[in-house]
Amino acid sequence: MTETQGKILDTAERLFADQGYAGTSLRQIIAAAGVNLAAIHYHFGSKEELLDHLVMRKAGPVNAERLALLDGYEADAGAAAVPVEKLLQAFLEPPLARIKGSPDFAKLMGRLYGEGLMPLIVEKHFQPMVNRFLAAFGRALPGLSETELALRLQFMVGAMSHTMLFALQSKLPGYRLPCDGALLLRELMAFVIGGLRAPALVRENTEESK
Amino acid sequence: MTETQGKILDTAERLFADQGYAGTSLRQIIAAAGVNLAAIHYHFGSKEELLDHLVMRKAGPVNAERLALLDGYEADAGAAAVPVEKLLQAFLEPPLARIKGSPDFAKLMGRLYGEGLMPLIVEKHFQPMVNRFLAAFGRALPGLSETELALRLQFMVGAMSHTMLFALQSKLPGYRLPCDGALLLRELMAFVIGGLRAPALVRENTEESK
DNA sequence: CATTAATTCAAACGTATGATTAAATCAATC
DNA sequence: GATTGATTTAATCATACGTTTGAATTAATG
Repeated sequence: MTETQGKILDTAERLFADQGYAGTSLRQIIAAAGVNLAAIHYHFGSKEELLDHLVMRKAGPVNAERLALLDGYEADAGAAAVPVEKLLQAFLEPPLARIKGSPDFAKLMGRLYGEGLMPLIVEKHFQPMVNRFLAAFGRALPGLSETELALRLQFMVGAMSHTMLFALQSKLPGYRLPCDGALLLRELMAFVIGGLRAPALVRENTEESK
Repeated sequence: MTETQGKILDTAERLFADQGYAGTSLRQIIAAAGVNLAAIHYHFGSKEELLDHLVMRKAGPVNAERLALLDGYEADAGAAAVPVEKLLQAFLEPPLARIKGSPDFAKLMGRLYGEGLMPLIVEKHFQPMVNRFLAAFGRALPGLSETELALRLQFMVGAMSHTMLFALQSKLPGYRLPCDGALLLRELMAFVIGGLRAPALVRENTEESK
């Protein structure tokens, strides 16, 4: 990792987070980073590959941390299902913790959801982690049908990504959220637990219903 | 509203929803709409003003509907606070109902949040509606501090916008959500009610605490 | 020190962007 | 049916885009 590579990655992270991927040009990046335009292609190949490097540099550790926590909780639980609280802790804490130290990265993750780039990235790099959590949440919430579970986890991801996008930047009166990352995590977890634990609305038919 | 204006608005809505605002060029729009490039500037002035027209054409009625429902519920409640369920119904039902008839518009709304353009639009056009609901939610949930309420409403908006973005387009295995709009609304409301009703985590100090 | 590889540089590639112009076409009114 | 205003058209503006090139520079190796 040369100094140039680092400057490019850090600057691109900040600008992508602030302006989005499509809304940020390579020339903006090299101007802010103080490097030559060709350096991006020399070190990373293309704008798209730059984004890939960017995401994986920090999302990789986030996902590894998630899976390590999940491993630990599943070992603790033995044959029983891991409780929802622990699953949420394992899934939400690693990314939320980045808000403090790497606010730009946190914002970028939120932004990528909104730009529709996240599904591609998830497909490329996150799929095993996603599948593990899907199965674990299914076991923890046996009262929910597959559809209902997928929906509610979608709501959770929405609350999380939106929060990562706006937690530190929201300029809107009434939307300013003056609170530290720890409180943010606890609030988000309380909210999502309440939502996931809400009574099922449809009769479950994942098993045979005579 | 000429035919050309309508074709431009409809096409731009679809392309902005699919590719984002920054990711869509005016030439893509005029090619798909079968109109001349200058027509956009003649009728709307600029790309940004086109987006404004686009949003207001359909978001205007959505917000009017929200406020009408809120008016009705507040009249019913008299001096008492409107219950959270009714507030959520008033806030979530009008946009969610658009998923069926105007899926592109629903997706666009979700997209604008992710592109960070929503705060600007809200500031310009939605502020009175937002303020009314903020006050009403505050009355309905007196146990939450101002910060906690703002946070949880942020979670709600995140769950809503993310759902509008991905409800109909998600291609990811495990994320496909085969359900109709009515179920979607009921599920989202159940989830959000559960989240908003979760016990407060911080001692409220909005009033004097001796 | 000479050689070689890795990196940086300025310049240009071709294409695309949002915006503008003035002429051409259309629609309505007198 | 000529005139006026509204709309559409093709062409072009200046600028910006992601990418590529080949020479200049630096760093490392023998």
